[in-house]
Amino acid sequence: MQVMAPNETASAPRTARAVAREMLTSQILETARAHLVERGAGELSLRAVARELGMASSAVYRYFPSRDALLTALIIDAYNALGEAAEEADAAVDRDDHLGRWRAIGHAVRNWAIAHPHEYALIYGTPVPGYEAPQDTIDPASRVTLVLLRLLLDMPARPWDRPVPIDDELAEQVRTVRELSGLELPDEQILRGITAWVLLYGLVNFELFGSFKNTFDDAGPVFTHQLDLMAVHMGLAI
Amino acid sequence: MQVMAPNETASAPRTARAVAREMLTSQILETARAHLVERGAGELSLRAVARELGMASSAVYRYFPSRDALLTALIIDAYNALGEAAEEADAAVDRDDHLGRWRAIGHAVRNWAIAHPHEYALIYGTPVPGYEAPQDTIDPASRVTLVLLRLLLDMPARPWDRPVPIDDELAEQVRTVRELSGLELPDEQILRGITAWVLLYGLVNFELFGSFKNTFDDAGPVFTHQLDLMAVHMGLAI
DNA sequence: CAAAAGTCAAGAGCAGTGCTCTCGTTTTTG
DNA sequence: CAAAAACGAGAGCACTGCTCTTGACTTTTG
Repeated sequence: MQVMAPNETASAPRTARAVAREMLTSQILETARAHLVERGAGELSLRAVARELGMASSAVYRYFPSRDALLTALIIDAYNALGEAAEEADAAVDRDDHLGRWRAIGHAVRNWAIAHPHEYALIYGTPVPGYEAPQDTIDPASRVTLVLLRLLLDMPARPWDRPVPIDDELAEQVRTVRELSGLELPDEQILRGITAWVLLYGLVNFELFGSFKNTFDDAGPVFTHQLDLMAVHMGLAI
Repeated sequence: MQVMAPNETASAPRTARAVAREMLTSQILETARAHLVERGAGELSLRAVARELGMASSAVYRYFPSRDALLTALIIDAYNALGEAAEEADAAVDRDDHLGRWRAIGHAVRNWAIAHPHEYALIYGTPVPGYEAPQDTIDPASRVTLVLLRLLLDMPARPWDRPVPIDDELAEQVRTVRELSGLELPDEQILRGITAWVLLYGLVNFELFGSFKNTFDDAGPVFTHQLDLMAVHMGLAI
């Protein structure tokens, strides 16, 4: 896929075999992604991928130890693609236009999900049967969340008219969020940001997984409206 | 399961074979549900169910034409069970205690989902591969939604301080919701109810599907808090 | 530079899946 | 009571993930 400069680093031997391995690995990943895109995660078959590449199914196991390993690679890619979409949408708007940034991020997430439904389902749908998310996935998974938290940090903090009490255990968990993100945000703002975050994915889930059928078949208008309701909820002026 | 009075209706012949058929059908369903509960929808195997019942796998096809048909039956059951849980929780609270009703419904949905994660995933997670929800599922699917809409109807309508505009297409869709439910609710209230509805399931999804990992591992406190935020959002006093 | 070590693709095979078809048997119906 | 319908079982097809062995190739080492 990408051209490698010769002798870039001494640490990479770059033997003929290593080059071939890297190439085949990405070819397998590419083919698997294509299958995922058109048929979904449940239908992704190692044998079918191998068949399309003209190799024996057993050979694929030299590159990915199991079907789950292949899925994990695709999951990481999906998180990164979605995260990148959100980051780019945010970056394209004036830093001070907080409402515009929130709308841009929200629509970027929705549009990406609509364009890549199976990949979205892979990361935000039902977890695959005995699959346990490995550590490699948590960093890419938090990219979108971080975009939202940074937006929250840029927003002016508001005194909320009807304060909802925060008990000790919740305060402790919110503190964890603050520390993990490294952003100094008041509890109330984090919790209202979580409302917006959860609602955003809730809307996309409902639209993609069919809960809006027969009522909001085109979920665009209600999505836009709910995004604005959340903007108010977070203290932004419409 | 239920005892049938003799000669209850003339329309049901009640031949020995019909009785046996009904019994085996519910036995298959019961066994399938047990498998679903402990292993999840993706692992549900017709052959395994047949094996446990001591019958040939091909015989099961006399009762359910396909694996999807079996799943559909389980889906309907799940919708009804969740709907019933929500209805009972709502009914147990004073009609005028709107905040209490909302909290009760929310926690009922969450508790049911936690107690039946695989069944919840079956109805609110990624749809199974080429599965198209048949008409039979839409009625049971709307039970929880109806509980919420009825609560909304009992709540006093509020003038919202920061009105968010509603465009024509959205107004049209909201009108559809009003007509389908038969409840005379103002647009603003329906739309804020939808926020609460979507957030409720968004929270449960995040908790069950792993998005709260490493931050809100016990999602109870944040769930309760978000429920109250939504109560304020809908115009209820905390 | 040749031998040892490591790597790889392929094939066969295992245990499992959904589903179809046929073949006797049993039950219901006309 | 005979024809028709319903039924259970078994074999079989095409598919799955995955393992193990075999033989060929490449890289490293002595």
